[in-house]
Amino acid sequence: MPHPFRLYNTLTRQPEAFEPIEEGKVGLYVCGNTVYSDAHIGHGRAMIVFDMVVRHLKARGWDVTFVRNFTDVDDKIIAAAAKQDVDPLALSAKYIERYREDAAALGLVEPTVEPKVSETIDGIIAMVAALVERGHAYENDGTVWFAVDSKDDYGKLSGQKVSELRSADVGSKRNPADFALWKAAKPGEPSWPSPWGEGRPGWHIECSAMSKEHLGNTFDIHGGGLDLVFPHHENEVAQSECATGQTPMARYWMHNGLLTMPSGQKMGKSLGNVHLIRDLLAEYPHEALRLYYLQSHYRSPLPWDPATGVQMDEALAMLARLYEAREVAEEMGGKEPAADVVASLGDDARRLWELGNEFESRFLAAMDDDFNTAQALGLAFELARALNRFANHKKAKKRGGPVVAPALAGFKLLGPSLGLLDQACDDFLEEVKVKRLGAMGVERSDIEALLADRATARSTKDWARADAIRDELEAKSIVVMDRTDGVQWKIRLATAE
RNA sequence: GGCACCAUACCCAAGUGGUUAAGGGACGGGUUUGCAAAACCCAUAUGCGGCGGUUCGAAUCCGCCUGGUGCCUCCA
Repeated sequence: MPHPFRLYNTLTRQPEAFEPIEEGKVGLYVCGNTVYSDAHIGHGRAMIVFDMVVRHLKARGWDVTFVRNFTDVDDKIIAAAAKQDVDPLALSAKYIERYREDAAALGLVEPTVEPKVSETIDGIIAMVAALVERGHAYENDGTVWFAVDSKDDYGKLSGQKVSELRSADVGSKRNPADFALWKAAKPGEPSWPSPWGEGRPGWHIECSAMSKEHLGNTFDIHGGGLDLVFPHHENEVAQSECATGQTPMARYWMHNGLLTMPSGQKMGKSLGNVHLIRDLLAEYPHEALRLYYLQSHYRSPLPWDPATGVQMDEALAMLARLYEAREVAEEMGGKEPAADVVASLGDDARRLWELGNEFESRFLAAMDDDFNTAQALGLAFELARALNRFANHKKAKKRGGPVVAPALAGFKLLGPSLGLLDQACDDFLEEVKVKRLGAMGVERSDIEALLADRATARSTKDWARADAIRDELEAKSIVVMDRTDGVQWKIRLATAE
């Protein structure tokens, strides 16, 4: 039996207990990208947030049908293609490919289906025809408009009133708030034959058609960015409910918060402050970006300062802390019964044992309560601290294994639900070195040569020379750690003031 | 003008009616170390933008105010 969970529903503006339409199943539709350029960190948040949702629900035993679409026919694609003098569908195909590369690099779970507008034209035409037939839409010169006045509760998702909307030109529309379901073809644009002549879908209709095709007239959860609530999702609701005659289109609406820029800046290519996912992942492990997103609640605004890069360094340091704590625990041995070890190793052992045993229920409770990843991660750090504290005991390494077993089991939950701690510590640390050194333009062989010199100096207790070399490494942002089990080094990370 | 949302320590950030307000980072002190680093310990918000109100009790509910954000021409 799947475990129950709560989620905030944009439709009702409050948290609710999830009630599936079909027992044990979750149908989830998430608005994917309009593919005319590479995905940036803003898109990344939505990608990671819904990846986390899907992961966690699966981990909790739900049978999830996850639909994430590609909008590959759209005004902006056409405009970008015209500018580059390429075919619009070829352009979108290229960026679908690149989106998939980014998704894989981010470690996203694969959607159950990834429909495209260009492959859903029949469904779209059928839906538009149904809307015309039912009197919710009208045609004018080959363009079909949705009549917002035809739906009494138009605006119920976003709380907008048609009469209060600030609207531009009316054009051939009856009401300024009416929106295009089908657009008459212009020369050079991709188009398909329809009952209203050659044309292409409007912006919102594709999601209505694709969600209906893959999830049915009414489905469980619809997700997307907060900026899509109006008009995109509002219009989807209107189209779907009017076309099928069934209400609601989706029972729960989940919206992720947006990245916020410092002092009212907007992120934009023209401003030169767009961070592409692929550029970031060249310099940082993907889990660092994931941790950065998940350390705050998915609905909260999340600050991003493109100038500093501090947020990624901080996230990376946090991630390393978790990996290293887990590594410490994994290296502990011993085969005594846990109770005996706990009894003989004192309060820190007892505290860790208790925290470890409580962890699963507390972690899952946080996740089940509207996906509170911030709280869940806080628990993981609390566990890491208790673990490190226990590890300070002389006998912990030889005998501590049984005591840390529950904590290790706890860390294992971060993979299935959050997509974190999903690799071996050594692999992770190696990835950090490769990516950070590359980003800083530091040659690894230089570091290794300096480390070798320093080892020689230390072996003869030439401390002055050893410290001089360490200063030299420090200047390259390399931190040296002399440990009992050998010398290690790592990259100095930036920290917030 | 309309709709929606946000404001918790030096920074980031959980907590939405009831024990000492999670967690991460910075700063300071300590244990440890050849010295460091890492790790750990201690200290750090009688306080949750401001003012009222409801309540035995509020960061948490209500009202007003201040400041900020998103959307209302297609942006996750």
